[in-house]
Amino acid sequence: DQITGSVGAKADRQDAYLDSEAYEAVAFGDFATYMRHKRQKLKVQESALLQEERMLLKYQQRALGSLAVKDAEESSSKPLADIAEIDKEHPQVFKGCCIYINGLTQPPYLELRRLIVLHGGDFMAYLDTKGTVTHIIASSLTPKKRIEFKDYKVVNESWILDSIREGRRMDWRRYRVEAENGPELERWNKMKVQSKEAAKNQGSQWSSKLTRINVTSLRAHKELASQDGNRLEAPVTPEKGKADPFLPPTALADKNNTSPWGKSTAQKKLLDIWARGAESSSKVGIMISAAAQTPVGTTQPYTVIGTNPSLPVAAARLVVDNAPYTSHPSNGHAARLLASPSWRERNTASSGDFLSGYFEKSRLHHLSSWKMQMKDMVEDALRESGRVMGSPELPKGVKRVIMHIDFDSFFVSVGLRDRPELNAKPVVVCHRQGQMYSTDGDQRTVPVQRTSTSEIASCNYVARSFGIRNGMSLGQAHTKCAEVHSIPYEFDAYNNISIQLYTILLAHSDAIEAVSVDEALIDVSFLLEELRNGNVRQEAQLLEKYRHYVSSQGDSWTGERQLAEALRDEIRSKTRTEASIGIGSNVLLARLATRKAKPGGSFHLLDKDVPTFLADLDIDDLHGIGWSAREACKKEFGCVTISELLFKAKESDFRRVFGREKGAQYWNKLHGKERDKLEGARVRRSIGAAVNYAMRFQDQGEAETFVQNLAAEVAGRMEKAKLAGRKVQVAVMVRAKDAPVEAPKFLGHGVCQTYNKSAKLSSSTHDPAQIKRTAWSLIKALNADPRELRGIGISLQDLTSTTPGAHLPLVPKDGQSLLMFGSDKRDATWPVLQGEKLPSKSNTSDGAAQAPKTVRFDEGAWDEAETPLLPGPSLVSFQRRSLSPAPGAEEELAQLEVEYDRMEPQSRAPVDAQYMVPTQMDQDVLAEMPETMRAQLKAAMDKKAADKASDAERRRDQPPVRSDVTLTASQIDSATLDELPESLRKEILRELAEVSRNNLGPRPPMLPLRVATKSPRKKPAAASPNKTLPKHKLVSPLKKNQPVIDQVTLWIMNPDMLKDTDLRELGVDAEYYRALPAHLQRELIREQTAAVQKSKKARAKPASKTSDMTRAEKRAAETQR
DNA sequence: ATCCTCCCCTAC
DNA sequence: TAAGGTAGGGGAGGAT
Ligand SMILES: Nc1ccn([C@H]2C[C@H](O)[C@@H](COP(=O)(O)OP(=O)(O)OP(=O)(O)O)O2)c(=O)n1
Ligand SMILES: [Mg+2]
Repeated sequence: DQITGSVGAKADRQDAYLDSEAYEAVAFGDFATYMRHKRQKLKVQESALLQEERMLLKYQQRALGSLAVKDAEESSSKPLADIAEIDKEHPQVFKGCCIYINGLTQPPYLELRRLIVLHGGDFMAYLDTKGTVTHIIASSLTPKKRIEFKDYKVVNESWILDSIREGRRMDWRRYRVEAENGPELERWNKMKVQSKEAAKNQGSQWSSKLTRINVTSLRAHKELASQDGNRLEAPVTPEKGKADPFLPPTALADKNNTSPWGKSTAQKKLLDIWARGAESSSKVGIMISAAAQTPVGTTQPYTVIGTNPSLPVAAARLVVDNAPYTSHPSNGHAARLLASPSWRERNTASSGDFLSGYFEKSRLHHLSSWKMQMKDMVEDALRESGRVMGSPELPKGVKRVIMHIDFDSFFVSVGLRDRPELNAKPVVVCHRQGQMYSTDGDQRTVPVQRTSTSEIASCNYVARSFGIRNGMSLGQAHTKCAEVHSIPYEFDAYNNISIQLYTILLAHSDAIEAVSVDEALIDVSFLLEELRNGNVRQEAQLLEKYRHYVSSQGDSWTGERQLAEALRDEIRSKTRTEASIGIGSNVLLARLATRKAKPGGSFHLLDKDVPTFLADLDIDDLHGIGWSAREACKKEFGCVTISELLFKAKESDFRRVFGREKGAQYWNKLHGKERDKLEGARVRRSIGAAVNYAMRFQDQGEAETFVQNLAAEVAGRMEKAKLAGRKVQVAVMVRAKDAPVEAPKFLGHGVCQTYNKSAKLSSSTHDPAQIKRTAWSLIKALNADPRELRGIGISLQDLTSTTPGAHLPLVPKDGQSLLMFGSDKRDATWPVLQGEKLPSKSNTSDGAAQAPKTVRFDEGAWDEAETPLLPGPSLVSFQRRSLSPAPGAEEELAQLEVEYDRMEPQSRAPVDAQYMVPTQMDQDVLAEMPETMRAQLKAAMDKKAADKASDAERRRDQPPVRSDVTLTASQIDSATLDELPESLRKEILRELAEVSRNNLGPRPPMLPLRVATKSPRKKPAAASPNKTLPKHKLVSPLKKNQPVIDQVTLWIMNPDMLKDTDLRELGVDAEYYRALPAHLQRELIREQTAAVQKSKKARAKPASKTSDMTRAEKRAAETQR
């Protein structure tokens, strides 16, 4: 019973480890379900690796029985101990079982899977045909499934739970799931199936015993209904009784809809019940989570960045989380290697020259930089030859023809050019090569590949026939085909071939859009027109040999096919690599055609064939629609194929689910409609670098060094691109509390929380030191344990070109070109249906009903639409620049003061509402709070969350924005700041520092506002330095979405950040200051702000940090890849 | 209604 | 052993 209890609790906890989601789950009902799916995705992705880890342990156990460990630094007994530990903790009752889970179960899928693997079983994510699977877990079976599973041992979840509890594998027949006799839902009470006879008889008893219901059975019910032709039978009335197992009526599969409920009503009810289940689960989950969080083996004090950098840290020796049911086992292989200090220092991000080696070998890094490179190449080539970027407008009568060119299994094809002997074999490209074998305990050779977590970048079509896919781990591929060949990367070759491809395409297209290293889009509308009209260009030569070819249907090839095949020939002869070409009237159709063309062909998807072609496709076959959208469709519409979606959903449904614009875009895509023009010139908006791999820092110093190196990397890239940036953003991945210390993927990041923080500098920079200081201060502010960091990225935005003469911002804030003034950029790139009204300002405010910016596509002619022009500086920024000193600023301040003073002190910082008031400042304080305090807040939040109206209430409880005056560094627009009189400006900055320092107090979000009645005008530089307490306070209304940056901290981190005016106000001579070394600059800053600090300290009450859980944790978005 | 910021999602 | 990077589109929700 205890075990069962633990299992249930743990299962719930999995849904709750992102605490904000536990809250959201209550407040937003089915949103919780959505989030659960989202997280499921990441876990599913990790699951294969988890199994590999298990396998790896097995192999090593055997291998170590006869072989000595080579690395002297490793303890040879440790691995065995680890394994023994696992086995002791978790009796291997499922050894030899290969288990597949069908449908919804209780405990849920994830938990069952974990239990199976933990107890020695093999878990199958799919039901293969080779008979590998020995058992299927299901709570109930649809008639269809019953037939499909007739040759398997189908048992209910109790078989797992009981076997674990008893420490032996139970006889499966006692847990058999009889078809249509429904699930034995025994986990609510601990009653067992009394006997086979009883189970059999229940089939005829169900109608009189329909006395209870639960989420699981309802869910199964719903799925069944939706499978069976969009009908939903009436579920039984929920009741609390627990006498008999719930048995779904056999009538479920029946033909007539006798439901008293309409479909949507029924589904809503189901969702309600489901959400209620989620609510109670969440609560339990949080409690369990809090109790189980102590990482086993982490005996060292918690070292936090920003507090005590000098604390010694023991080698990470976490192998298994001992707490029952709280964690996947760590990757023992990685853990052992990491236990060696020298190994860690050589092979992880702690290594001094890690970055260069890493990026050199990272395929994804290359992929990204090649993409940029090809876009640059296209842009340069077109400019040099005087051509315009983007698709041209077409005169009436000329039809748009887009071609999509894509190398077949690119990396493999390149690698096979000089390995013809492998042509007909399953081949993959990945770092792990296959020639190495290790010997197991019985002296048999075991391919190392089998347990490799090395990712497959590309696999050929032979490999694909086994189910191998790009992005899989080699170990996973190996289970699908043991004969798979692995060949190494040839990064230079990929780049060279790509350049050749683009060279060819540039010469034979009206317009070209670089998609990736192996993929491009070309517009050939005019080219084909000219060829047809005999206006020969050089292409004619290529085409000549195809003119008389005949297609397999016996028709002459169309001009499109001729050109495509000509291009393919040209590409093949220049690159010795096979590319396929898809042709269509827009980008989407061209891409779809490519899929059909592959491998080694071309295909023209004609408009008239589109509906048929699309009907059977899965929605995520459409470019731009991925896992998340597919899951949403599953949940919202109960189907994922295009024809079904078109039948079950309306455009308004899509807009409701995906948002106004995306919904419309997706809806168009379902009809095969998309942009039919290639992109014009575009300007880069961000530049950065990130590492989310092999990050295993021992202490803060290593982390800081890494950030320094990464900043230098970013600065180097900016230098190359001749760019400077004003906004620095960091993205930090921190191991999730319940994730294993070592992820299933070797040195991978595992399940993480990601944090994004950004800061705006006073001016653009590409200085590595300044980038580093800013980034590091942002990272430090997270107060994360450096040992838990799993990834760091730095990127810069608000870019300007550093090319002489180009001093204006590259990208205006709104992305709108000055040259486009007067035109509506929203419509510029989209064909507009003739006669259809454009979205107008008088549209209803109803989001779902409102016309999206994406206009609907329809048959017929398009209106001529404008191609967007090059973005330039926005009108807005010009206006802002021309303003000096901002008129009305002082009045505004005065008004603020009045409003603030009118407020009662309590309402300035309502203590009761502390947990609910979402302020930026509070978020950051939260991050700094000790875990215990956070847990208390969490509990408080949960209580509040139970209130249905909590969302609205949260806003009501919050003081009006105007009164909630908080200073943050980033909320004051620096351009505006620049326009103010200097003394005022100084005071703003001083106030910023003050607030940030004092923001631990109960009142700190508020500041007394006292605006000088006689605000100083702009003063000459000789103005006497003001070293006394500021007399004037200037604040701006809180911008809630902006993080609080401690201005003084930022200054101290970035001494170059201070402008001359800042220095003057601090009473420091600018020239003198600039000449100082950084540490003296910092000292000076501290000194000059000390007086202020001191006098205000009395006000600070560190004990009562206020915070807002919801927003803080929302930001800490849990992600996974 | 539109803009702005902080994210999530997607693709290779 | 392995090398899970990166840029852009757009939604949510507050500010203007
Ligand atoms: N998860 C992935 C996907 C792709 N790539 C790299 C290797 C691929 O060869 C190249 C091109 O990607 P494609 O999606 O075009 O896939 P392929 O070219 O390998 O196969 P095909 O285009 O025939 O489907 O990008 C990668 O490293 N990792
Ligand atoms: Mg390809």
